[in-house]
Amino acid sequence: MGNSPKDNAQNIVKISRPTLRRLPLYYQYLKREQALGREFISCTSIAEGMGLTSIQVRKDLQVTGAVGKPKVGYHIGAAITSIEESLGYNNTKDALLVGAGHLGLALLGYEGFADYGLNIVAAFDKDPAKIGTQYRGKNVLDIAKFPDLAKRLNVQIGIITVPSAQAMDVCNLMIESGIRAIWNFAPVHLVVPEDVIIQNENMAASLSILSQELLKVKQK
Amino acid sequence: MGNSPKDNAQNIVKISRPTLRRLPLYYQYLKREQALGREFISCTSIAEGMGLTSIQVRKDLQVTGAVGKPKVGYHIGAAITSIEESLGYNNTKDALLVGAGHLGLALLGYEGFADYGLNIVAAFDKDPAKIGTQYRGKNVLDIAKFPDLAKRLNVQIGIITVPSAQAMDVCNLMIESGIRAIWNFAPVHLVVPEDVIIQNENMAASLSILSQELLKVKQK
DNA sequence: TAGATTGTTAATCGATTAACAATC
DNA sequence: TAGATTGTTAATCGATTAACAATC
Repeated sequence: MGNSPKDNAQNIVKISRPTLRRLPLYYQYLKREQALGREFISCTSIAEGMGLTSIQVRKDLQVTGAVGKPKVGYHIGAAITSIEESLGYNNTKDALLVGAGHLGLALLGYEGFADYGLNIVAAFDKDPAKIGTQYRGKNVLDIAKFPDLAKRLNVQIGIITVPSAQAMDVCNLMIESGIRAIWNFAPVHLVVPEDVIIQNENMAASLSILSQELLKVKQK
Repeated sequence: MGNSPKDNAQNIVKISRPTLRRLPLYYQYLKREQALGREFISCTSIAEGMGLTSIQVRKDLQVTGAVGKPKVGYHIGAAITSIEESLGYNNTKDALLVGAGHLGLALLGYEGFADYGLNIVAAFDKDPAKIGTQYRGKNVLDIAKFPDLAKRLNVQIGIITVPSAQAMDVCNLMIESGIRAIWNFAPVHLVVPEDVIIQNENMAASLSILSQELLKVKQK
C-alpha cells in the first residue's frame, strides 16, 4: 500500500536545525497563498516566492511528511497541516513572561503566537507601577507570584525580557518554579542544568549579519 | 616578521554565516569578563563559559584576526577590538525605524545597540496619536517625512516593526528613499531588488526550535 | 626545561545541490 | 500519450571536529 520506511518513525523524526528555521517561513507563506484562494502549489512556485531552490523546498517539506502529486504539486491545506503537526503548533503550550517593558509587552500582545501554539498566560514584573496593570486583556503580576502560578498551572515555558543584569536571577527563579524551556531575549549567556532548554533570541547576531553584508557591498 | 598570508586580505575576509552569528556572543562574553577585571583568557575557558568547543572558539576568533599566546591565551581587550573591527562596530551606522508600537519602541529605546554600532535616529508612524511623541529622547515622526529625512541624512538602514499587512508598503517606501539594508521584524517575506539587503528577524523560527526541543524531551 | 595553549592541516560530518527515475 | 513535477539516490560543498606541530 505504498508504505515508506518513514511511516513507523512517526513523530520521532529529527528535523535539522536549518530546516527547523525554514519551516515556519513555509508555514507563513503557505497560509498566505491559501488565503488568496489557491489550493495546490508546486515547490518551484514556493521556491520562487521565498527565494529558495525548489529542491530545498521539496526536501524540507518531505521531513514534515507532506506529500505532493507529480504535475499538480502540494495540496496547500495538507502541507500546512503537516507543518503544524511536526512543529507542534496544534497543541497549544502555555508560557509565562517576566519583564513587562516594551519588548515584553510587544510579545505579550502579539496575537500571531497563537498560530504557533504559544499562549502567553501573563507577564510578571517587580515594578509596582506595572503590577496590576493589563495589556490586551493580559495581566501584569507581581514577580513574587511567579513560582506559585507556574507550579499551579504546570507551565513549561518561560520568556525572559528583563535587562541583562537581572536575567540570570529570573532564569534561576524560573527553573526553581518548574520551567523546562526558556526563551531568552536578554543578551547574556545563561547557565542552566542539562535538562533545561535555552533558546536565545539573539538580535545582535542578526544585526551583525546585516552590517556585514552592508560592509561587503560597500567594498565592491 | 611573522606575516601571515591573511595580512594583505585585511577587511575582505569572508566570515561564514554560523561564525557571524557567534561573534556577537563572544563579544558580549569577553566584555563581561573584561568588566570582571580579567586580562587574558584561554579559548578553553571561553568555550566552557559559552557552551562551545575550544576548537570552535579558536577558529572563530581566528577569522577576526585575534592572536593568542600559547600558555597565556588571548588578550581580552585585543580580542574585543578584533571583533569590533571585523563586524564594523566601531563605525556607527544610522538607522530609521518605522512602526512605533511596543516592539518598535523597545528597539528605539534599547541602549545596547550603540555597542554594535547602530544608532536609531528616529521612529516613524502613521498614527496621529503617536506622531510628535518622544521616547527616551527620540522622536516619533510622521511617516510622510520618511523619504525626505532618509535622503537628507543619507541613511542606509531601515527597521520595519509594523504589522505584516503594512510591511511590504513600508519596505517599498524605504527602498524609494534610498535605504539599502532592511531589518525586518514583520513575519512576511519581502520582495526586494537584488542590491537591497534583507535581514529577517524571525521569532517564529526560534520559537519552533524551542518547542521542537521540548517535544523531543517529552518523548524520552 | 616541561607543559599548556595556540595555530594549522587533515578527517569527519551534515546540509545543500545535482541527477534521474517514478508517477500522475 | 507526453510532459511536468515529485521523490530518492548520489555528488558536492562547507562547517565542525580531530590531530598534531609550533611556541611561549
